[in-house]
Amino acid sequence: MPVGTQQIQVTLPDGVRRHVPAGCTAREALCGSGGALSPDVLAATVNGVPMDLDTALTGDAALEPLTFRSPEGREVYRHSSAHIMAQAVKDIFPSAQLTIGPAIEDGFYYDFAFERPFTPDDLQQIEARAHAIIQANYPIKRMEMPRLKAVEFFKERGEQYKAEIIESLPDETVSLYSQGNFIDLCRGPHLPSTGTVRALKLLSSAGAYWRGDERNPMLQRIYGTSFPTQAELDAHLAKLEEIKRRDHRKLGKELDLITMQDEIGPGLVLWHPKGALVRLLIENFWREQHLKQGYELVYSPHVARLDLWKTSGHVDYYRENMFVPMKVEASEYQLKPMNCPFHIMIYKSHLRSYRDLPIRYGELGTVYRYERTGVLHGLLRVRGFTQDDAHLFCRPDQIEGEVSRVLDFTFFVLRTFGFSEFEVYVSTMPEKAVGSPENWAQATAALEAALKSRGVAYRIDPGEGVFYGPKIDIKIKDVLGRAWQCSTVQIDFNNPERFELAYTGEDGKAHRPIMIHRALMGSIERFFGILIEHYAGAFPTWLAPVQVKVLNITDKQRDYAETVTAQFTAAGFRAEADLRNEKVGFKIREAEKAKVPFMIVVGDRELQAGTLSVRGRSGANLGSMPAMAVIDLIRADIAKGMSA
RNA sequence: GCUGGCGUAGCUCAAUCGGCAGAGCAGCGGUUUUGUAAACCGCCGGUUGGAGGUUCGAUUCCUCUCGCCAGCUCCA
Repeated sequence: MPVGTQQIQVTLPDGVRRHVPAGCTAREALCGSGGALSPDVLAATVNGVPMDLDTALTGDAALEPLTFRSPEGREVYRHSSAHIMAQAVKDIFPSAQLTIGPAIEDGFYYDFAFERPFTPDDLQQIEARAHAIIQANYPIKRMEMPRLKAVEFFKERGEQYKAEIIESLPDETVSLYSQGNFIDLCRGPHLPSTGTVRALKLLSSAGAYWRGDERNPMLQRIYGTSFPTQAELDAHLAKLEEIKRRDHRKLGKELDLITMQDEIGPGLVLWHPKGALVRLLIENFWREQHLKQGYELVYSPHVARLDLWKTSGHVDYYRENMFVPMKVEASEYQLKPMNCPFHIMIYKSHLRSYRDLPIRYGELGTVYRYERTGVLHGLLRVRGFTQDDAHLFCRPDQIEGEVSRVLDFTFFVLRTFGFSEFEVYVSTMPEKAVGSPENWAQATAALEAALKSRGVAYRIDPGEGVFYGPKIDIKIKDVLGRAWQCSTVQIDFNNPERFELAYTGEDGKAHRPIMIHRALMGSIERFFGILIEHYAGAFPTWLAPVQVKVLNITDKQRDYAETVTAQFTAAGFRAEADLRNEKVGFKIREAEKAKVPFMIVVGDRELQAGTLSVRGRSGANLGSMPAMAVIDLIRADIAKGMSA
């Protein structure tokens, strides 16, 4: 150590403090005096900020190594992977211009300005080239450049987009990263070398607008992913296959639950008997629980005078999502995109006292929204759907209590359907909003207070509230860890104003109630689609359209099979007999494919003994037992499913 | 809405260079009476999404249109 070198102190995550010469790199500081740094370490946070391992430390710092196991480490890994892919693209297609290429959940993408879309063949070639770049193990080096010089630099290289990005940056100095012949503007940090990436695969290509704006030119995006081991990459690809296998559009058709047909129109769902039955079960449960929770259930028409929608503000704020109005006699009528105005009119049909509040109107209300064709997606995004809607009218001091009740109710319902993990967001005041900032702040505070009182962890989504009030959104996580937006609780300052809603207070004067919109499942269609994927079509017994299938082995047990089926039906189960002249293996195959939870095989042995042979879905042979034992077994399974 | 890809029997998919549109499953008829994921034989099944064009001839090439898929944008 040269005499006179200044020493700095680094603190490692385990609390160890180490003195190192100023100017030494994060890598050197991390591995200390002895040996090399573990190859798992991709980068490091310096005082909490992710940095390259080659970053020179200039002062005392808290250091933490970053590996692929941390979100920040994964981001670095995928970000460098994107650069590797970009280098491969530039090698093969020098005229492709670089734009941006971030890490995303589960992978990365890079957008290129290129004269034509990339084909699957291109992707193969690019991937091969990317593998070669990984093999070559180019060191990834950071350098800094004055901003204007960097603009010139990229212009000279024909990278117009990069030049544009740099021009819009606020800093006077920008950082560039290079690997081999490739150089890109980038904030970093990055891996130490291209060989650090072990397993990389390109997945797909698609168009994407420059800066995400549809008025801008279309770029060519390539998606890929990368992992530290081939095994992890394979596991990820297997998960993608699993997602395909569970696709509700495929299962919905295979299980004969729903279809959507050209002749009907895009985004419009036909519920076949089995799908309709599952829906009925969901709706029955919903109604029962709402009545228990003190809701009053209402019905409202599918169309109403356009004037109603003018009063509600939908014509002004929501027109692009509405079907065009239809002319009937002398006035125009509008297919309803929401249920709220109807519930408001029910509220308004009487004078209301403060003693009446809160009033809770619930409706499984079918609404129609005009969605642009490109956004339609199976059951998850449709044009006609049924909201499990409710509107609560309450006094301002009741907001927190009502929201708390709704939260408890929501989690109860979602858990009943097998979801146990949630992401909760509070969306605050957007730029375009009605209501005073004070009202917004107060209502937002009430939402947060309700969440806190329930011990629910949440994140703030700044500026993402609806124009009429702040909201809580709850996303459910399915069995594959995917998050789906379902439940929403929204405060509304706007409609009570617009419709001049009032209640008479203790003081005998008119007061304005607060309105809360809420949906637990969101839309039955979407929720059903999510359920199909969550359960891979194998609904829990309480929701299964057919719960029991009785299979005879030969015609000799035909009567017995019919008696047994009747017995199960009488016990309240959805039971069917398959008496076809087919081998039992074939009948089992069909019942398996239909995901029937319980199969009951009756042959001569059972006929003689007066028992039933029970087979569970997915192959479990549960043995022979008397009918009563089977009934108990299934009842227990139903009870378990509903309390899970 | 935009970019790209794709529409063939109820379903899943073939059809060379523009030359008689085919298979498996399903359905129907028959044989078989069967023990835990597919018995056997036969039959039926098509305006190749729709409209127009090029051509002696179009599933195939071109234009328009409808729909689906991926992504962008938007959202329950």
